[in-house]
Amino acid sequence: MPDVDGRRRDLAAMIAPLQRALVAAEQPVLRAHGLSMWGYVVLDALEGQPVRTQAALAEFVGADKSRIIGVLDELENDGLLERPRDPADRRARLVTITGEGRRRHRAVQAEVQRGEERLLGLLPPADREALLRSLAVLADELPKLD
Amino acid sequence: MPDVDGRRRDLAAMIAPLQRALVAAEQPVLRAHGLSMWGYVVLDALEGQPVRTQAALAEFVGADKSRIIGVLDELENDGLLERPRDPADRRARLVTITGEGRRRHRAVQAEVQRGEERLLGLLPPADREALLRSLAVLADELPKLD
DNA sequence: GCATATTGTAAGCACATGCTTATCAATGAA
DNA sequence: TTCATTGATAAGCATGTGCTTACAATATGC
Repeated sequence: MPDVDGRRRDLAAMIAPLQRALVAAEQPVLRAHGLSMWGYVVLDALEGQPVRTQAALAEFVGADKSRIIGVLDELENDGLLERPRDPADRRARLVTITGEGRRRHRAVQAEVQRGEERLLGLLPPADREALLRSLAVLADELPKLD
Repeated sequence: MPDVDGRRRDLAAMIAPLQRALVAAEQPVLRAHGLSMWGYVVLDALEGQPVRTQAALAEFVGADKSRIIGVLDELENDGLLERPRDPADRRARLVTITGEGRRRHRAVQAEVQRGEERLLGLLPPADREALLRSLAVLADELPKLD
């Protein structure tokens, strides 16, 4: 139901502090596993859809294509991904997560989500599931707007 | 329910793009009303709790106390808030929103929320309410953790 | 009265970000 | 072949942010 006076808080006003807290909680986990925030985001994207061109990958994770290169360099250096030339179009590089990358990503994700449970545990189970479901819908539908 | 394979996406991974989209959508509205993002956040905070010291206000909105001063200067210049000295402790300033500030804030908020409806409209009503309720709970409980 | 702490303010540093431009190799169309 | 386009990369610039230091005015404890 809407608030009694018909007004509610902005979505952004509620999401912003939540986002800050989640990022702050992730930081030590990432550091412990030797990953940067962007590195983790990239691995996360690569586990989903298969391969992509680097520009598309950058746009997908919401980063600038000129700034994602350093991230890929590091991940490649650590053996977490490979990016051979695409034989079909040798300008492009086929960014692929490695087995080690997948392992690292899952380890971090498991630990991150264990942390998030502290928050989600505050909600009644039905609301918790509705929240996760709704966020997934919104995140998926966003690109289709405009 | 959790995903079929027992894993789900990170909260942060779903929230981040949502946050980006919301901020992008707010930008033109704020510009049209002559408010900066931080200015709007400050007015939003002042409409809730009554008065506060500037440092507490800064922490509350998640900004640095040394960086919020310019924001307050601008808002005061535009007549949206006042900050007289606290007679009880003349070091502190009692930051107070003015009537004009309240009007401006509500006008912007109404327009922002009308924009957010485009997103919320994608959800079934029950999920929509559960989402808003859950976010409000999480945002409120955050400070109490740790 | 004096030393210490606190509030608001200013200034600076290191760093991340968004955006732009330039370069090079490879592609594809005229 | 020639030319415009595309993908990856590097470099630069303006801006925003977190954090630190410094300082003046005021409060407070001894």
